[in-house]
Amino acid sequence: MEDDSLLESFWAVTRRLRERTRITLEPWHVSPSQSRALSVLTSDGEIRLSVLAERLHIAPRSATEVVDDLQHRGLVERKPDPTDRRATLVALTPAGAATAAAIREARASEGERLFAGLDPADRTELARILQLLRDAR
Amino acid sequence: MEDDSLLESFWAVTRRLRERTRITLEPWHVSPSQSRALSVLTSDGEIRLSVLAERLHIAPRSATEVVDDLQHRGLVERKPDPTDRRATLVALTPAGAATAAAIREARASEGERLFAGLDPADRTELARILQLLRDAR
DNA sequence: GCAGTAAACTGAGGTTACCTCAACATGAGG
DNA sequence: CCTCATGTTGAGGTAACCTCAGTTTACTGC
Repeated sequence: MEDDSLLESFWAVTRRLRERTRITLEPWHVSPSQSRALSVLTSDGEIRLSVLAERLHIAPRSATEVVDDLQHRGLVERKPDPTDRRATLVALTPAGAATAAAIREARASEGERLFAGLDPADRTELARILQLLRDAR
Repeated sequence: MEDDSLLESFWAVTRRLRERTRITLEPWHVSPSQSRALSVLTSDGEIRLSVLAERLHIAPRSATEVVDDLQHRGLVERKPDPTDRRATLVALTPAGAATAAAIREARASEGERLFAGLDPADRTELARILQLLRDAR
């Protein structure tokens, strides 16, 4: 029953975090998937649509839609892959890069706010334990 | 940047937990919402559809659908509210109660498995810190 | 004791974010 | 150069939500 409440507590905190994320992303009118796409493109640069799909854990066909939307709003652009004319590369536009940076910053300070209630020792503890859970087989 | 990785670690663990939940619920062919409905009905007993909607944080119209589905599968039943003939009460059937109990048990042991990698001291620490985050203003 | 307003549920139909399947263009190996 | 595989997308589907309006029933003030 201790584990049970651990599970419940975990979900409760997750719920709060998700709610905050929703609010954080609101000003940009960007869905969570789109936000993750921007973040993948920030770290990976120009990538194929199929690779983006893989990184987002969605079907290639669905990545097409995410990119359609972002492209329509000028945040990404499609370009032909010079090495394979079947493929299209997706890349951030300057506006997309700026948006991605802004979102990244907003999310960081959102995390900051939630975790600010913890003193440094607790934060370190939490980070250590989460790392264990994350890496557990 | 420590907070940043805290946030990321948190999401990573959440992802694992959600994946496990999905797998845990699979044998019953029950969606997360339906599972939550069963759990609310277990703890609250007979309640009005509108109350159920509130507890699930969905619109009353959507609760109708969740209940339709569960009823169709014999897990809940509708009965008239004797105190207000506009309202319908929703209650678990015996089969629904049994399913709810089975799911509850499966989820508990699912949590058990993930958190089993932690030693008791870490579990206590984690529970304490999550409690802080949960109650933070 | 009745008119007017409000509340509980549900039918109709919309939206979002996914999915699969098949078509089409291109690439790669025998 | 033929066959088979691969990358993207059109067409159409689904699950889980939503809003809006309609029906039935309850409450309130006169």
